[in-house]
Amino acid sequence: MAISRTFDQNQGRISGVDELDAEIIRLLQTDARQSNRELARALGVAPSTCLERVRALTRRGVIRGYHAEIDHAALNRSVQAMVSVQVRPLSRAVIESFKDSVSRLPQVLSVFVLAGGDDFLLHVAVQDLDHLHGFLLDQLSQRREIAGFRTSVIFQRVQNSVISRLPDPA
Amino acid sequence: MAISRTFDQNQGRISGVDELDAEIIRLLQTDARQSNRELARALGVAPSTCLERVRALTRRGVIRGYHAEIDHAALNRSVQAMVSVQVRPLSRAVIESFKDSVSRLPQVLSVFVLAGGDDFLLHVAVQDLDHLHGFLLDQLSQRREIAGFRTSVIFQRVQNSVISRLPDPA
DNA sequence: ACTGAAAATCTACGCTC
DNA sequence: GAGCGTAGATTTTCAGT
Repeated sequence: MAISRTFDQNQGRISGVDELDAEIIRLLQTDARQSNRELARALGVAPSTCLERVRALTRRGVIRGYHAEIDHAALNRSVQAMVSVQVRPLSRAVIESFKDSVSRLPQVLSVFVLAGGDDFLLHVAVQDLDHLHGFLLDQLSQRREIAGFRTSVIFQRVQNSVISRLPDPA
Repeated sequence: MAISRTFDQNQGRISGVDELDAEIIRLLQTDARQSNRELARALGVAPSTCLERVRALTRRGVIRGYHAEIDHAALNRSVQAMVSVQVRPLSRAVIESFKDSVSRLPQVLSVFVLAGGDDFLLHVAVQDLDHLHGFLLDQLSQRREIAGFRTSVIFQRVQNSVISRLPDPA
């Protein structure tokens, strides 16, 4: 079905996401907890139609989940930072093991594996500057595989809460 | 009410988030679309209790929203990169205007305002490497206020989907 | 993709502790 | 004030078309 959808039903789009799907995706990124009924009304279709669309999107892996966004201060995380890290030797084994172990640290929100000058970028969120310092000293400085790291405190973040579909590369 | 909660009812926590709240937060980060009934059952409380807790958390701003997580490939965004940017002069006016205008670009997922060597970090997601190149040339290179930028392609990202509460700084 | 009806859920309110 | 149970309103879900 996902294959046959590629050509029909899709206002000229190559991927299996038509305009109705795109609108569902947009609305659920904005508010994942609105009822299927509200969703259907906003789209101008019957609730059963909407439900089936959402289920199909989930089945196809387009919708990967629904997550509550929580105020960081309430989680005792008022200070955020980006830490760029170089590791040595730059082998698959070292990269995998470093990635796995730092991604399990509670202070770490995200680990990015990068191409270029730095090998990793860690997005961390901690209680305060003291704990940031402590994290760097206790969790990073001691690792033998780290050749160097550089920390930038984050003053502010602007996030695009709704990610739109970009035009096809063609 | 939020103030009186500070001392009673909070197993020694300073913030107004007790253990039940913390568990609600954890469960809603994992799956924001589960029914209030499921939530209540997982917590071992009545649905009406659970509903009131969730509403209170929302009212207090602890829960900021609910968002669907969408597969980037389905949005035509197979290539991600981090772009660190320096701007000059480093004035409030330049920072604010740069931040506002780049955060509106559809390719930009997040803008971080940083302390330290770099002034901004842009998290971008585009169709392919050609479009990344195009974005850099068309949207960044032309800006007068940019003193320099450096791009790192993201090979991989590991994200902590549930952010836990850290111990109080005290 | 819609309609309709049964099952499940939501949620306001009065109650107890 | 926090949590609970109930009941009426709403929503979900799935035939059948």
